[in-house]
Amino acid sequence: MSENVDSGRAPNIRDVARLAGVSHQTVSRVLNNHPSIRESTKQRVLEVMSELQYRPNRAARALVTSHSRTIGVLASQRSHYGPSSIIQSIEAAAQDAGYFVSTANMTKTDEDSIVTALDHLNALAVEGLVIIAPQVRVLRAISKLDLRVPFVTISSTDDTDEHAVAVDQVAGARLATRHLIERGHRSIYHLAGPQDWIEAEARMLGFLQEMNAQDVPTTAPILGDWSAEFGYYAGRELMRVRDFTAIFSSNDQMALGLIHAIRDAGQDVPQDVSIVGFDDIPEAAHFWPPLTTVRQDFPELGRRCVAHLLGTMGNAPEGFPGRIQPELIVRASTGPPSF
Amino acid sequence: MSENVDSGRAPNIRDVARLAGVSHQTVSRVLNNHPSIRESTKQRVLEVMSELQYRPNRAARALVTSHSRTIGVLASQRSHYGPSSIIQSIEAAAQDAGYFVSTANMTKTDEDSIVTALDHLNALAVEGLVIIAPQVRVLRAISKLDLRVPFVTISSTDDTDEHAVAVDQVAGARLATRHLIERGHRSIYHLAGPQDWIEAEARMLGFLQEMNAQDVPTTAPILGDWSAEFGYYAGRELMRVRDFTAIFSSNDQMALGLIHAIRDAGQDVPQDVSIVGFDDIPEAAHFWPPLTTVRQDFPELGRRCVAHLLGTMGNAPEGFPGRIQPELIVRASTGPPSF
DNA sequence: CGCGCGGATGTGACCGTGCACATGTGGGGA
DNA sequence: TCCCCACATGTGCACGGTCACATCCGCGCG
Repeated sequence: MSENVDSGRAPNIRDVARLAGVSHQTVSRVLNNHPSIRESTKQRVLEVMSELQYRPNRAARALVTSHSRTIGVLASQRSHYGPSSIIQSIEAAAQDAGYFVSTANMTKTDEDSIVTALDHLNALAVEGLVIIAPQVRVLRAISKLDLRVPFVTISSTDDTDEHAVAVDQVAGARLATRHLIERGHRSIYHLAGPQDWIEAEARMLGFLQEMNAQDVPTTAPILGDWSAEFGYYAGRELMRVRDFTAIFSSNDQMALGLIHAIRDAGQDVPQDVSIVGFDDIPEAAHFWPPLTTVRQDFPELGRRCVAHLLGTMGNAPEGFPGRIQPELIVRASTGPPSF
Repeated sequence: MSENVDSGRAPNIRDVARLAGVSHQTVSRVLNNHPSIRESTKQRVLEVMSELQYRPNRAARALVTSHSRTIGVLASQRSHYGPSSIIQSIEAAAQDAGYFVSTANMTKTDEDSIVTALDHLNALAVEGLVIIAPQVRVLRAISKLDLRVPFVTISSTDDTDEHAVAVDQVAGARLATRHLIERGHRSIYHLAGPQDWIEAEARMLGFLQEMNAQDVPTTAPILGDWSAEFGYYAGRELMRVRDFTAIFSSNDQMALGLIHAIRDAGQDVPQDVSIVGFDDIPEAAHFWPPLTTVRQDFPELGRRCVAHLLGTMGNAPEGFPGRIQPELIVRASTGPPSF
């Protein structure tokens, strides 16, 4: 109806070939800049192409080659700061390498959603896959489905996983916890993320490891949902008991909620309670007080991820990708040493 | 090399047909659930399909039908709260309607990046396009390129734009400004977003309109970059002069930076300065003090957007999509009326 | 009993591109 | 002069679906 296509349908290589007086294969060679094409022929073909506003049909190309120069990203919760930052850096890195990126979001984390999302990417004939799967069960479901393409996961439960590119969450959590212990705190709570999130589990593990290593009695972690809202309500409950001097929150948003609750209870940070977060979201430096937190280098993560994936794809195995070390950013939400 | 495909290649409809003892066309009919297929035949075919783990090849399908059941989203700055929320709700709405979503991100906003991103989507044979183009120049570049597919833009400079689905930014800014004026403020600054962002411009316009309407002398808006960091530095400068009692910030992040700077200067919110933000990010309720701000209904925006687009695509024009009215959320960062 | 009709299924062409192979052409060495 | 080879280009088919059309079969009706 409302199609304003000139000749009823988009031009194809044969149309170009006809007008340029060559065969369709020659046009194809120009497209894939094959070496043995005479310069004059190439120019003529290119001219006709731009004249017709020719655009190669990628469906056809993908059909015949099973190649698409596309990397798929399987993500969930892409509106969170972490995932979206990673996706952004993956896109940048992939673009530099001449690849397209298509993302598929999982609204839920059941196997059906995973399969649907993978189908979506599969249908695009992606050549490689980056799986940003913060939930344990997603990772497990994926390892069951045997993927036909090389893939890389971000974050893993398993240290020996050759597919994993990750930030060392355990080390980050230990940094945060040690910082609190060094400042003299002995009653420290941990506000963790949802139980089935890999990051949440790793941070919890790091917390417990460090507490044990330093012989500080541990408390049971509180399981949250990453939201500031949850941090606030958890903080309200905690302030009723008031048997702690510091809290290590598994992300910055929940830390914000905690601070809110502490102030609502008439106390202050860091005078009465010290708080450490995780992620170093851009806002963390401007919380009141500015938040001590653990920074993850997301851009680096994205870059390594794409590099590792392309390595795997290009039959040039990069070996073990290693882990990125996070960094403790000390700000005012943890006071000066109290001893 | 490392392909662990069972039989060398993925099964196709002919493989399914052979095993089910029918023709490939019958398989195709089952796929598209054509009415005149005997139930027993259908079941047999479906069984073989799941046995072979058959998945239709979308490239092939797109090639022959020129249909892809895919909606493209052209976005920039997708890591920002607004765009990412919108994308998420678009995905949900599209999925409900049986459509896939592919997003293309523009790292820069020059015409080249736009064309590259559009090519990407075009190559996927998208049937419709949602353009989340917060910058004026992007919108302008796009209106020059004549797209071959129906499209919808989010936010526009032009009230009569039939392609636009948008939140009424001007009305939102007026709400915020009026709120400050009603509380007795007469010296109000506006910390705006970057000049070429449509939202920034609209909010600035709303601010100026309301100030004029209420006969309050206006000050020149300060042009920011949306970041908390900028808000902080702008706040530091402003606190040197200290000739105001309220600031309307064009987003919540900059508002956070402002609050930080005000406290650094030894003053407080809302006692000395009232602050209003824009967006109502999930954290805004837990800022200290909780932030008065303007809420945009992103989920609704995404839904309407998809509905309007599908309407356009399905030859069932929906008429003028209208604007979504934002809502003022009053919290503690603006004190009680001072008169 | 023959005819027509509609449901169920099969046959072959086609979408736009890339690949394997064939063909043509010109130049250099024996 | 002839042959061989490298370069430049052309020919036909394959990819995996869908579409238009053909075919087959059983049933109801005149």
